Amino acid sequence: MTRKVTIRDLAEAAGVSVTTVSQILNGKGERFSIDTRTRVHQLQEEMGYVPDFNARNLIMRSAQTIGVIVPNLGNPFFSMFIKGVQSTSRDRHFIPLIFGANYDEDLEGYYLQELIKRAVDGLIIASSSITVDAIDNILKKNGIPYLLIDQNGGPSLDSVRIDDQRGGQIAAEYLLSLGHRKIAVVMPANPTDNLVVRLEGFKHHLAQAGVALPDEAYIISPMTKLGGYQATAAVIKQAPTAVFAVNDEMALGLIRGLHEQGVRVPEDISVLGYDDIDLDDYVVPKLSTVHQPVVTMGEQATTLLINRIQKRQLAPQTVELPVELQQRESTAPVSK
Amino acid sequence: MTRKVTIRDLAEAAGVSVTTVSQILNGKGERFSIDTRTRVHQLQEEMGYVPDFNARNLIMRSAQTIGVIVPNLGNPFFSMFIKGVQSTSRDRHFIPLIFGANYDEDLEGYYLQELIKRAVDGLIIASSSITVDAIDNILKKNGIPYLLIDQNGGPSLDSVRIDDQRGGQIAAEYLLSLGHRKIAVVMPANPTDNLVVRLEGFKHHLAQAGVALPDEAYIISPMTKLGGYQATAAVIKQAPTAVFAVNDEMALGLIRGLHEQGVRVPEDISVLGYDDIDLDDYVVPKLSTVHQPVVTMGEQATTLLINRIQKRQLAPQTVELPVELQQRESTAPVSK
DNA sequence: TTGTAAGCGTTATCAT
DNA sequence: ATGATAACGCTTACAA
Repeated sequence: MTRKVTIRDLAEAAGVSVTTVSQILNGKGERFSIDTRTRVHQLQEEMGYVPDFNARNLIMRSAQTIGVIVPNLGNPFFSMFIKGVQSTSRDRHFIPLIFGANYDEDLEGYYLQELIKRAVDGLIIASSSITVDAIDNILKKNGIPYLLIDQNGGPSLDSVRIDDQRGGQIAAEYLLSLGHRKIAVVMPANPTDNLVVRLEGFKHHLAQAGVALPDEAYIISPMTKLGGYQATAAVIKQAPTAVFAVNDEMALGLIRGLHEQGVRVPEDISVLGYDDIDLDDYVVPKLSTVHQPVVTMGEQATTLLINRIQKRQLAPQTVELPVELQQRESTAPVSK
Repeated sequence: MTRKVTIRDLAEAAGVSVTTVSQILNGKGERFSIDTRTRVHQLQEEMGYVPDFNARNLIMRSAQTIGVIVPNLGNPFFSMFIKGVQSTSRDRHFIPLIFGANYDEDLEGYYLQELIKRAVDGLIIASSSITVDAIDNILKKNGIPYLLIDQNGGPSLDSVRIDDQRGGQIAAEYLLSLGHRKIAVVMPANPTDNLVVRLEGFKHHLAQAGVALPDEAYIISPMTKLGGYQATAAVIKQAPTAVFAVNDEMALGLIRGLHEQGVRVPEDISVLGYDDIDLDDYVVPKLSTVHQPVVTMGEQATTLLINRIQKRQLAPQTVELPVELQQRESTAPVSK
């Protein structure tokens, strides 16, 4: 491997100054003769010149990079989110640095620090446990634009808003319409803001129909397949005719658990999820759920963030995204 | 947001030179008085000084960064792989830049270029379609260390080796032991190297037992859940008593397809997967499969790569990782 | 139409 | 025990 070719080498070879090369290669070369322009471009190809990233960033004070922290890359919900982030980043010539924090607060802190050290231009944080403190201290202090997902109440300037209230309502009305009146909820111990409003919406619309949701109806378990599975016994103990799991992963785990206990879904118990991950169509029974447009969420989040990076003065931006019922096989009318 | 504090500000505040500060902060400050040392450290805290990443990299010619390209972040197999990569990267104080290329050759090329532009110190490529050409041209030319996954035959110096031959053998012997003699295989159109040896192993051990695998027994479909699902009709047409899917995702899709057609798994047809993703335990029936230690693969790949980055002269390194049968519910003795 | 030179923030060499 | 000073490779006023 030979030494890397620098802009100076290229300039020398072309018999011009580095300024000339720099300008031309950065699309600001109208003022140079067409002759030198082509010569420079040709030599670039031949010599395989690539601008040194660090040198360039040093002077431009930007690496065209955003940081993304999600709780769990293994959850298809987040891998779809990432998909949206990656495609928009590509369009905007940014690169996302992606980290899965495994629902671990220390890990989140570590990655947050690391991303800031690396001078990312902005951040998307879809992570439960990053404290508003950390955000205020670290991000605001550094003046780094950021955007919070799953934290509607958060303090970030811009936001992509999912109407979780409405999502809860949809879930409630659907279950109600099937005749369910004894309903359980499966949720995590420390729900993020979006979850609490989702659940509020759910509870509220149930109440309107005269259906109560007592404390025992809330079953606490981690938001993973395993968490859902582990909630099985508690669910059975409640003997509901339907259960609303706050995300699909839990719903899937629960369905498996129910199956093992000989409880039929949906004949004995209906199970309704939330998110609409790709898996829903492949399990038996297919999972009914509330659809979130997660790829779009990733795209919009990225768009908003990059807009802000490029124009700090922009008025706060918000985009609202709809949720909708996705009816499949895990829910059915209550049997008398 | 105030201007970023530089090493010069810190030096000034401490009443010393930048050299002093730099040395002390980089752990090379034994020669300075304990007094100045503590003063510098204290001021760093107070002023919140963080070295500028780009400036530092410019002179050190390394960003402590590796690039990782996988075909599909949505496949839990790869998200587990990433998990391994991230944890080892963390231990070694590297940051992985992760991209999912959606099985798209153009995308892979784009990301490869981008990663090289960004001067990553090394690359892990777990991607099917990156041509050996591209690798030779781009990576070798730039002298960037890299490591190929799923391409055992590839030209990379170091490698983490999974004994796919043995994996195929395990699958064959297991199916044979259950009495199966009419067997189909579900595989993609352009199998990576590891897949072809896996399949060779499978075929070979079947043949040893006198069981043939004619051309029609190979059913071609994309390596996704949908791909497996779409293979359903072709599988049924073959009327095998068992099918071996080259990865779990396909197996899952196929099981769903079979279910819809009223074919019972495993009673009518046994389905054996490959990979052992977390989902296997949650579907009905639980998926029998050949386990790959994928988190370890990610960890080892990262270890080898970083070793090489730090010591270019190292002798070629190889680590061998075992596969083993993971028997669950989707396979059963052939029924007469 | 082109070039000179300053400067980005850091580390490293070599004096003192 | 400490500091000048020269890089690193690039962009960009400002001159010519």
